[in-house]
Amino acid sequence: MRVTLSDVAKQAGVGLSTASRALNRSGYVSEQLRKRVLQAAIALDYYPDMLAQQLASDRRRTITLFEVGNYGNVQSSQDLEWFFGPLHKALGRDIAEAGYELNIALQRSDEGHPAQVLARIRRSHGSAAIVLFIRSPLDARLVDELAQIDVPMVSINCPLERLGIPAINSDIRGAALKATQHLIDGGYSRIAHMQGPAHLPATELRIIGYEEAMAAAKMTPMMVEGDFDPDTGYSAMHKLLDVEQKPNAVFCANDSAAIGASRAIQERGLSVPDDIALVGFDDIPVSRFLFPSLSTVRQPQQRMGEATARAILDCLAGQTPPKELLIPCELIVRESSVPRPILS
Amino acid sequence: MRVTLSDVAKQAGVGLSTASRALNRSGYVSEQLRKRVLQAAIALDYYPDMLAQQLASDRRRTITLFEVGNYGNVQSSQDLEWFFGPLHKALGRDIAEAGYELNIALQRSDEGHPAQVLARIRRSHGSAAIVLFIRSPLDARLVDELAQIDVPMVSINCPLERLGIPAINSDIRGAALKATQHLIDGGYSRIAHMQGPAHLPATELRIIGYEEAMAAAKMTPMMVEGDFDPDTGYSAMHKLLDVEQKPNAVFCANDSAAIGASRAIQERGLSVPDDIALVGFDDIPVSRFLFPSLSTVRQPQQRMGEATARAILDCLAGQTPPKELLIPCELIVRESSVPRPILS
DNA sequence: TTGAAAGCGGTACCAG
DNA sequence: CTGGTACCGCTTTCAA
Repeated sequence: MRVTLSDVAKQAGVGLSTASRALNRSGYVSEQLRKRVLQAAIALDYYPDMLAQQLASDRRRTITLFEVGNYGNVQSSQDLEWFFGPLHKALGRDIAEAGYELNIALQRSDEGHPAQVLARIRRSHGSAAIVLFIRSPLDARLVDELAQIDVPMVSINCPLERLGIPAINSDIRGAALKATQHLIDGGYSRIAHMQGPAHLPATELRIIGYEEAMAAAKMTPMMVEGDFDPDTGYSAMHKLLDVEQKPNAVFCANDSAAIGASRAIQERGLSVPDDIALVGFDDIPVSRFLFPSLSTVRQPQQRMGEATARAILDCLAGQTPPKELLIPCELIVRESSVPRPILS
Repeated sequence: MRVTLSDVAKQAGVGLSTASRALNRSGYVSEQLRKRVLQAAIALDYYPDMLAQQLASDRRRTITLFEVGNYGNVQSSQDLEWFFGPLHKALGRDIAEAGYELNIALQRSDEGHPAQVLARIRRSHGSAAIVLFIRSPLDARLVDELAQIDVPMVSINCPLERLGIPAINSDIRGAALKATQHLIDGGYSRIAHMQGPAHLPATELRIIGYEEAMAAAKMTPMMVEGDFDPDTGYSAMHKLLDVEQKPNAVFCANDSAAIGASRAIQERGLSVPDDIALVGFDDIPVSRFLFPSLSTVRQPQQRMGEATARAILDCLAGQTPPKELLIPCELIVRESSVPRPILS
């Protein structure tokens, strides 16, 4: 059977509430009794029931990270875990230091509506605060639900500022601009952009950055629709190669797509970067080891996690965190976007 | 304020227990009252508190998937989410159909001891059953804790059979054998194996399969230690290229490592597969699009998820699932392991 | 300081 | 069929 607190209390020969206080280091308990209780707890291998604890205390001790996206989708999730890892780690660590627990609520965008899940979280006792990481289109229903929520929220990389939710954003637009500019500086004359999945903020921001750079250079934008996976990158690149004025450089929505694109290019007997330069996005672990190695943009996951933790803890402490934090991404130039010297 | 069941009952003008029954479709409630209760619930935007529900019912309704591994590690997690996705999906779906909820407990092997986390899960009200997916060395402490657990357990790809825990395994050994045999059949004379991380069952099984195939062909095994990430694959390959009798084919522990290896080979001015053939493991999404595309082994994640769900539900129904299920992997032959015809 | 008792939000048994 | 009531395991007043 389950060992309960009252078992411990009985064993230690003290009252229930004393046992509770002793274990929680709250309120007054004499050293003597505390020791007895602690020993009893160990002897009985007692472990508190978090459910009961939370239900009784109403002291929400967990912070929910609400992630929606096509988590688990073979097509495009390759970089997902990779992206989340450092963020989870940093966020979880900082939050734990403040005495909270990180609860990760994954929500696949293809099963059920995010708003429903949020509704559930909203009512559940568990959440002191919610971190939103929504990688799907924001519809009215979702926004509606968000407005109902009364615990502090912080959003990561999704445009929720208008709801007054503090935002932690990586500067995707700026990174897209930098990446495109890098291609422009490299002397490429026809630079295309292979877009990410439609209707995603992450996609839009890349497009905007790309367009800004192109406009500033008075160059004509050229785009294909795409996705975050290599399959789509492959076919999108083939489309790009079929047009009359082939691009000689492509800024891809992410590394996976770029890898697909690279294959398409080489299948046509063309070379990266001699015929077509490539820049990806994300710096997934293999990118550095491709041949040619892939130029890309590295997002500051760890700093984002830390910033998120700070913002959430600020909220919880009753302070107002900055409305928006824009954390720069790093452009990583590798072989795929640097013209090779002509060997004589 | 929180809307509770008693608010709903009051609003509907019925007793608390009636309201509970109406909402749960359990026990007898007249259609009339049920409608009233349902309407009241909707009107008040009532949502049940899962904590209280579980605490009161003691009817464990969630199945915990306990995963330990270096989840979140930038170095080697690329394939992790990709691997888990389909498994989660299949498992979650089948379990949901039976009225359970899947609770995913991620446990990084580098933070805290798995046994501690298990101890917590053990006592928590939430778990009707536990699925173990342990990708770290099994030490005494962990085995000890496992033995204490009294809810049904099923293990995925970890050697826990001796504890009497039903196992769902993908046939890694068999796949390694097939992969090596494929290289042997291809006429490669010096076939090496680049190992996975030390002390992991997954690593051992690959080694065993490799050795079996080599022994059957009376060839001399040749191994380097490695890991699951491209960095290590890269340096391990360089080591392999430094020995006198260079291999002309390498079976790598996974695709990421193979990609690192491929880079090392090409940096030496050698070609894949003409000078050295490569076979990976996992079939991560980009593998098909590499140049040359990577031969690899695809694990049956979806079937594993389904089999796991079946086993767990069997346990829960009081039946005894098979002690061990071995699900075959699929060898996928691509360019990296097929000698190209000499063009004349 | 300590412990008895009143919940937290539900579920389930039992008498009506 | 229905509603009162005793818990689930723990926290938290509030007397003692």
